[in-house]
Order: sequence, then structure tokens, then C-alpha cells
Amino acid sequence: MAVTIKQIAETCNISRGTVDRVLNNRGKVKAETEELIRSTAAKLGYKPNLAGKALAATKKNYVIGIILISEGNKFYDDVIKGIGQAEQEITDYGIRILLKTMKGYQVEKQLELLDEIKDKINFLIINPINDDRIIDKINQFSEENIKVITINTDVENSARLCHVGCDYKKSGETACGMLGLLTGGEANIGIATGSVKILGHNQRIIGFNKVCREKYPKFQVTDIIETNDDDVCAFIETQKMLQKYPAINAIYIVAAGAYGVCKAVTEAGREKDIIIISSDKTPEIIKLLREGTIKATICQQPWTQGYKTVNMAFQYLVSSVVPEKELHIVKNEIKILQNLK
Amino acid sequence: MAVTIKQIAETCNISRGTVDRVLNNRGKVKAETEELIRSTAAKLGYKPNLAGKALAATKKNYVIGIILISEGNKFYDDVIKGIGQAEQEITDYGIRILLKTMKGYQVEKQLELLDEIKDKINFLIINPINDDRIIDKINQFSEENIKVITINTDVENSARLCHVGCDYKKSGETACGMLGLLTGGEANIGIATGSVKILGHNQRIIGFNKVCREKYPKFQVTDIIETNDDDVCAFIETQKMLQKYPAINAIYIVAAGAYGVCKAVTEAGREKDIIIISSDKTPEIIKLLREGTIKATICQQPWTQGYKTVNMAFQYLVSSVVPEKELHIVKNEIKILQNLK
DNA sequence: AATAAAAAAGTGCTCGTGCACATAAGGAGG
DNA sequence: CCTCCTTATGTGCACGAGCACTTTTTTATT
Repeated sequence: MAVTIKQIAETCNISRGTVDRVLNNRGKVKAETEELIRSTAAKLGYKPNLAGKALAATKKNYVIGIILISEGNKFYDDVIKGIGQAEQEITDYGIRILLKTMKGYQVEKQLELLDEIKDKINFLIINPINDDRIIDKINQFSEENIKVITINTDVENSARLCHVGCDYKKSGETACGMLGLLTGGEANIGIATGSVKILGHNQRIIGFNKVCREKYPKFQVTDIIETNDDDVCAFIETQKMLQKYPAINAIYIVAAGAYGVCKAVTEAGREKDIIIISSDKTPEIIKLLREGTIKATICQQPWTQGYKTVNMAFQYLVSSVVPEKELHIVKNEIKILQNLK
Repeated sequence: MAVTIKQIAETCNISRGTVDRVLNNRGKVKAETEELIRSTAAKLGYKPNLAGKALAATKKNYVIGIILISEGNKFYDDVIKGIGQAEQEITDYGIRILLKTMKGYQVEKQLELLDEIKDKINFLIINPINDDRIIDKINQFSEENIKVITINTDVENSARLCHVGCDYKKSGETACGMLGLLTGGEANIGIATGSVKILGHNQRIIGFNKVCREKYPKFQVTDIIETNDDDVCAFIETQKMLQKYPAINAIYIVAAGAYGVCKAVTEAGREKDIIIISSDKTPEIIKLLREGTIKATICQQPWTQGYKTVNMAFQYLVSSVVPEKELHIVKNEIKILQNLK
């Protein structure tokens, strides 16, 4: 039989209200009474009943605001599906979601969206652009009691509660480990990244190089090209790379542009002798896996990222559960043709 | 603003009680009234508030009983961790868990446990032995309104609500696909299974063979040995196999006994030229991955199996959500050294 | 038409928490 | 000793659903 506030009140010979004030740190309680209540709560092993909390919370009509730079980026499709699942579950508790999407890293646009939803929401989930004005805005929200969680991209030096995302470095490590297994530990490698300016891309390369160094001394990274997350650019750059370095027999695709890279490889008639490994699981990449052009891809649980983040917001609003600052890093998953679904 | 029973009652000019009776199929309502209520509920988009339901349910002191054949089987360690996480969450709603474990496939023992917990529980999660007496017992529980979900092993022809487990066939397919990538599609393969009598083991082999046939015509399965899920036995049988078929250069470990298999391979000095792939992620297998003896392992989300199952029981008890009969099959995950954690 | 029985509909309390408001106790100043 | 003010504590209702119990309406029987 679970312990309730009423039971604590009775064992202390005191009213529910006072116990409630102590347990929710709402002050106005004599020091010794507080001490008594805290100790008996601990002794009886009090755990608040979430149903009660959630029911009381319905009065408040909470809304969780979400801003994603997701337009034109297939990766976010699954993130949004995860958000949708969580939404279904939390609307059962009377909490709603307000999702705004945008395209590209435009600071002005993101600031605009932030201003637009500010007075409509009680919590913010954002895929932030790393810019001082955005950081200021996050801090401002936080001070006005709209707490913030960042998703997929982070701004560490802000007042966000925590960050939910992936360990890009580990992702690169896994990619290299997988390539090690696929090649027998000997390969001449080309890396196709989106842009060397983007943190996540760099981190993946750092992880990749780490495993190269420590585990596969016969791996040689011959060239790194920038695709600008664009297939046309990826195609041209890959063509150049293959011409310049015909010895390359393995490619690690760090970000978008997989189709362009693969097209260049296929047109050069080298799809049989170049082993390609990629990131994420977009429809495009699934197709390339089916065709056998890409051998494996490293995913970062996009669905789980969306689902977990909304759930954390819910927990915060309903039961003031403050998430740990770290530890919300999703696993990296290896996908091959046979376990796509 | 979410729709409540009260709102439906008001728009119909009728009392809450009647609406409640209709929505919970408790009868004693005139046909036309029922029709009116159902249509307005649909029109307004009524979704019951879970917090309210859960709060009302606390009165009932629900207990979920769990019986697992987990002793001495490391696979279940993570299943139990998942159960533990779900337990933490649902005790917040005043629902408790009663876990009983047993060792080995002893029908008598399992029947005993079932009788022992029967009058203490409101829901049963069981890892059943495929035996008629167990099926009868499950049906009996179900009739007496203690609904049942099977986990990891199933008894299809019983009155269980659903089964949570993995797709063993898909697991075998993934293993074969991975081996295809690791060997370049050409290999002489030995399979080490637990017992040909166990359904899950067979299914994995069937899936493995399917991909062999369809995708890797140069794969040849030369031998299948039975380890009895025992390392000593696995060691001896593997030794025999390697002596008899020295051409074998790949091994698929279907079930337990990985340590024994690997020991035989290592002692024969063949760990460099035999590629081993295994199932599950026990501490023993992690060690073998670290040492490089095993190249990859195919897991079946044990944590998720435990977590999800308890959650489904919770949903059933609190909001009468009957799970779909199928569709509770966890994904199979490829793990290599670099993405173990 | 009167009465009993059955069917249908309505009422009020419970679950645990949160919070506004009401009340009580204690202390300072006149 | 009374008033005023501060601090401490108690009370009652709300949240949404469930269910026992009561009341009203309808139907059947004489």
C-alpha cells in the first residue's frame, strides 16, 4: 500500500496542507515541523502518486512548444514520429504540443519563431542554432520559467535543463569499427562530410580517426571532401576524388549527400570494389542499401530522440522532475539490409 | 482544452453517470440515449484522461505477477532491468509488481508458482513452458479475469492477450547478412545451436538458411552441432566439428555456449581465420567481442522486452487498453565492439 | 387505474495532489 | 488588555473517472 500525503499528515498529527507545503518547498512552515515532516516522509518511503499530480496539473493547460530545423531534412521525419507518439500519450493527461518547423540555419527566423510561441507555451524543446542571440533567448525563457531542452544540436553554455542527442564521436567510432570488419582492417579511405564547419560532422570524423589510429593501423584516410549536404555537390566532389585517388576502396559518408556519392561511384563502375558506409536511415539510404551500393549505415535513434525529449518535458511539468544534465545520449545503431525494419 | 465526460453529459443534457455507463459498456442505458452519447463523444473527440483513470485505479491496489525462467540465464538480466524501470514508473501510480523466478524448464515448478501467486495478482506476465498443463492454467487465469501476456517464449494456442518477444527468424537473417558482409559472401559455415528441439533456435537457423539461399549462394552450411546451452558440451562438439571439417571458416552461434565454442576455436589456433558471430549480449560475449574472437552479435532488446510488457499490463489495468495480438516484436540489433554501450 | 417490478437516469463520494482561502497562534506596540 | 500584524497551520474545493447507491421513469400486471 503506497504512502500518501494524508498518511504522513496523520502520523505527524498535522494537516495535509502543511505537509504539502514542505514537500513542495512552498515555505511558511516552522523549522522543526518541517524537519519532522521530512523525516517521516523519508521513513515511510513517500513517493508522490503521479496520477494525482497529473490530474492536478490538468487544471493548468500546459503546452509544450517545439522548434525544429527540420524542413527538407529527412532525418527529422523519425524524430517527429517519436514526438507524435509521445504527444498521443501525454494528451491523455491533458497536455498539448505546439510544433513549429523551419528550414535552414537562419538565426533571424528562429528568433522570430521563439517570439511567436513564447506566450503560448510552458516548456520549450529546441534544435538550436549555435548563436549568441539564440543562447540569450534560451536563458531568457528559462528565467521566465519556461524551461528548455535542446535536441539533436546543443548550446552547452546556456541555461537549458539538458540536451538530448547522439554521441557523434561514438558514431564515427562505430562507422570505423564496422569498416574494419568489412574490409579486414586494410583500406584506403575517402571521407565525405557535409561541412567541416558543422560540429556534429567533425565529431564523427574525430571518432572515426580515433579507431583508425588505435585499432586499424592499416587504414589510411586519403581524402576528405565536403558535400555541403547536397547531392549535386557530393556527386562532383566524389568524381574528382575518385579520379585523383583511384586507390580509394572505401568511403565513409558522414552526413547528407549519400545519393550523390553513390552515383559517382556507380558511374565510375566501382560499386563492386568500393565499400561504402553511411550515416542515418533516410529512404534514400534504404534504397541504396537494398541495391547493395551502401553496405551498412550508422543511425542515431531519431524516433527515440523525439519521444524521450517530449517525455522529459512532461515529467518536468507534471512532477517537477529535473532531468540529469548529461546522460541523454542515444545509442548508435548499425543497420544492414537484413535488419532494416 | 481536452473533452471530459462531464462535457459530453452537458452537451447531451444528461448525467455523468449515464455517459460513464455507456463509455464503459456497463449497460442499463436506453438504446437511443446510448447512440446519442456515443455519437457526441465521437464528435467532440473524447479521449479519456489517463490521470483520472489511474487515480481511480489506485483504489484497487493492483498487482502484476511475473514468472520468469531466468535463474542461471544471463539473457534475462536485462529483461529484469527493463521490468525494474517500468516498475519504478508504475509504482508512482500505486501499482505493484510481484516477480518470481525459476531455473530450467520444469513444468511442475512453474505450475506451483502459478498456484502460489494466483490470489495475489491481477495480471500475469509469464515466460511459459510450452506444455498443455501450462496452457490450461493460462486459460484458467484469463477466465478468472487475470489476463496474461507471454514474454520471450510463447504458447500461441492459449488465451493470452499477446506475446512480447523477438522475431527469431529475422535474427537469423540478420546474422547471415552480417556474415555475408564480413566474409565477402563466400564461406564454409558451422552452426552451433542449443538444441534442435527449441523453437527459437530452429527459427534462427531457418532465417539464416533463407538468406544463404537467396543472397549468398556461395555460403555453405557444413555442420550443425548442439551445445545444449552448455559451455563444456559446446567446447567438445566444436572441437569435433573443427577436426572433421577443417575447411570451416565461419561459425554462427545461435544460443548459449559461446564461451565453449570460442575456447575450442582459440585452442585450435584458428581464431584469426574463423569468423564468429553470436546471439545476445551477455557479459561473456562482451568479453569475447573485446578480445576480437567474436566479430559481431545479434541482440533482441531484452531491456525493451521487459519494459514494454510491464507497461502493457499497466495500460490494461488502468485503462483497459487491450494490446494488439501481434506487433510486439522487438527489433534485432547488431552489436560490434565499438557500439557495445 | 392502482400497484409492483424493471429499466433508466441521476447523485455523491473516492482516489492523491495542489492551491486558494480561512483560521489560529504568537509577538510587538499602544 | 486589546489591536494589528506576522507567521504558522488547517480546510475545502478542483481535477477526471469509477462506482455504489438513490431517485425517477417506464412497463407489466391485476
